[in-house]
Amino acid sequence: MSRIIVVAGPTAVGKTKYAIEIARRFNGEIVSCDSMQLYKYMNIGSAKPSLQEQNLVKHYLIDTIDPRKEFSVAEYQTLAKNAINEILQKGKTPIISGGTGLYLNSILYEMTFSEVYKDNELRKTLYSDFEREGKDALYERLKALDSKAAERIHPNNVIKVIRALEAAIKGNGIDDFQSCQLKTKDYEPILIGLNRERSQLYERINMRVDMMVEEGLFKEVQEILYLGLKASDISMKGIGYKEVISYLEGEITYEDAIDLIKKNSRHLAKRQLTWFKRYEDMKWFNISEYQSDEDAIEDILKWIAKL
RNA sequence: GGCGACAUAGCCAAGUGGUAAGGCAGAGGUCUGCAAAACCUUUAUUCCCCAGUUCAAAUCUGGGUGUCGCCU
Repeated sequence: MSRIIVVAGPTAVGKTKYAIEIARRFNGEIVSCDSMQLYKYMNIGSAKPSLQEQNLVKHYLIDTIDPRKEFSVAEYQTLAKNAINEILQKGKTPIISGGTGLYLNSILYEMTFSEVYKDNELRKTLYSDFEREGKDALYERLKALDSKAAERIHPNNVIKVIRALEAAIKGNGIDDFQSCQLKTKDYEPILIGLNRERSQLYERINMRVDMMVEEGLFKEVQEILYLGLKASDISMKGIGYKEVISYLEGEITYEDAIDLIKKNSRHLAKRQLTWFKRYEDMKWFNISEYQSDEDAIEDILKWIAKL
């Protein structure tokens, strides 16, 4: 089986730097596992690796998708597996780096996405049904069509109820949760989790947001809007983008926008940690326990080399 | 110095005699085609302090302390 190395962790923990060092040491190339860095033009707000960093090691799945287009996990899965195979064929080690848990699952687990593609028309209809009849009526419909899915989905989670209904109406429903826990046999993953003391992580997040603003985040968003993107586009729901848009539309003040970006980033970090904590095989490194990044990296490299 | 208002969780607060709403922050969690999304759970044995009235006080009374506003 082919060995791949996964570097996961919350936003702003320092994944980029660590992944690059690991790649350099183990003759690797990096496959990004990040739902925002995939998009072109969204550079500052998604905290993409700089061009210098990208020159150190080849990166895949960064600047790959036009943000005006819709995207989904299923597509990510295909792209990521192709990238991994390409790297393996070169005789190099794929390093998966990122913080999007669901995307990572699509690589690590046997996630066979249901045959039912998204159907925007149907979704629109279901959504207007929801607005007219309320969420309970929608949920009752799901119970009737796919009781198993209904058991797993909270009635308030309208987006998921709609997706499950869509899959039930057009096909056999969404796949069972079980297959989500079946590890893939395609690769032999080494899972590395990066973390820091919570307060330190939050400080880093706050500082990074200030830095993004200094680097021109607001200008970047403005320019992306000139490309024809709208607040409703998926890519514009990224943290750092949606808040600036609501500032530009006069809904919140400049200061509030910045504070909101920080807050939403902290929430994201927490959700990411919750997700990654589920990986039993993940080896966690608390960077706060080391004197410096260099010390932590050295320790991680040693740990990998011993395997 | 005088007059007035206010004091409830880390923050914003509702509650004017019947046993402490809600929101934010924080913490924990869920996850199969929007995932940086969407959703769920959780947080005051006590209301600035002391005394009093009452079966019963965050709520009424008196005193103290603090904050803010106005006046001199």
